[in-house]
Amino acid sequence: MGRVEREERILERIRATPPGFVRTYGDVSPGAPRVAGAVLSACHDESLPWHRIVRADGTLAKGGRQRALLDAEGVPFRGSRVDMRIARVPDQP
DNA sequence: CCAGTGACCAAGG
DNA sequence: TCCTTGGCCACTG
Repeated sequence: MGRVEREERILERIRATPPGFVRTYGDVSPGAPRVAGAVLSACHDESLPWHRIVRADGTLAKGGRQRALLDAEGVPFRGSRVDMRIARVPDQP
């Protein structure tokens, strides 16, 4: 698989994350979570819901800006981190 | 080929 | 809960 195809697969999963929910870097890029971060940091597409991608423990990589967007969608928090038990999109149906 | 780097992860203390 | 550690993997120089 080429670089672009892997990126597309990652972007596709991000796009498939519904408002009010989140997925982890590991969810969108199994086995290589850091790549998801690299892709996001490189991609400037406004339509991409980058804020719905959070760390496995529910903490945010982008701070207050990301927090505000998630709050606006009604994503549940426990203190400063997303309540993953409720907000995480199940990958295994 | 090797070393450094990241919007990471899981396990331990 | 907060830190540290060791481990990932792709990419870059």
